[in-house]
Amino acid sequence: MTAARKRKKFLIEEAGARLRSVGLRPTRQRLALAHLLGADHRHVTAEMLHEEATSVGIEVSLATIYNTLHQFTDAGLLREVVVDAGRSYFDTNTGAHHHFFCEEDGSLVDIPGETIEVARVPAAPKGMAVERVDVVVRLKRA
Amino acid sequence: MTAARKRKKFLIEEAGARLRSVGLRPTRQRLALAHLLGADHRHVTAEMLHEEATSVGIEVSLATIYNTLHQFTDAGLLREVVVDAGRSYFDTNTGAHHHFFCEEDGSLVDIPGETIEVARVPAAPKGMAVERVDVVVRLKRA
DNA sequence: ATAGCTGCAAATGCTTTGCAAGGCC
DNA sequence: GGCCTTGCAAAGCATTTGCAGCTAT
Repeated sequence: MTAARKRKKFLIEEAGARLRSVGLRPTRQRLALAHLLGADHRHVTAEMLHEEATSVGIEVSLATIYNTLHQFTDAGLLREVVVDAGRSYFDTNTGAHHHFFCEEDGSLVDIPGETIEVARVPAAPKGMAVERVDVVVRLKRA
Repeated sequence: MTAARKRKKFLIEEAGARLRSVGLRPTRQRLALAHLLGADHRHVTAEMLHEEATSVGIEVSLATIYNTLHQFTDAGLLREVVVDAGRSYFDTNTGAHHHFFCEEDGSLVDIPGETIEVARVPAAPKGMAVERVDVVVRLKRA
């Protein structure tokens, strides 16, 4: 086995271990999608990820993409970002941070969590707790 | 004409004038919907408004509700709030303010604009301008 | 009269689901 | 082998659109 193959095998096993650790079987599709989502700071819709997978020669059905995105989200590997009624974006950055969103071209850009300061957030209504605070800075062409 | 009828006529004419001033013909449907949305601080979905109209005996098709909500939004009479992929909420409060949102029951509650302070919002990317900053405080059962 | 509205029904777009076949442990 | 996954196609919502008829001015 060459060094390159060893490295690849290691990566796959590592990814497999991560999936296993969140209770998901490391199937071919999930490994492939996890790999595509590997780079940090990515924002994808199901459709985008499907096209990307297809163009790289990975065969995955759109239904599986949706299932996988939600499983990853439930497992804490992804985070869903709601900026547009009608389309769901998933963010590979699960840490605290916010977003620029441009409605014209549907682009989404991260704003590091420490950058924006949100102060004086009122207490949650009785019986409720704050799950998180999302800030979306909506952009238009200047 | 009784005083009550005079008052009603006045209200309708006033509403009509407001619609005309934003370039919309004061039709029966638009007047009725404008009246239902009259109270400030309301959050409605198309479906909710349709049910409400129907239950009060106003006949309006769902398609017209959608058209009207968007026309009112374009005219600046309403504001669309994106908190849930898949459902659009419209807010009768068009001033600067933010929201509590509870995913479990889909409820939306205003947070006055001055309450929350958002500081250090980064400059918009080149060629873009900030249209507005939305803050959504997501709640879960405590 | 005529430009603009409305309603219906059909179409669209995104997402979810049911179920049989296939893959991981 | 048994149970979890996948894929397909069909179903499900929310929303939009085309078009014929209606209405406000």
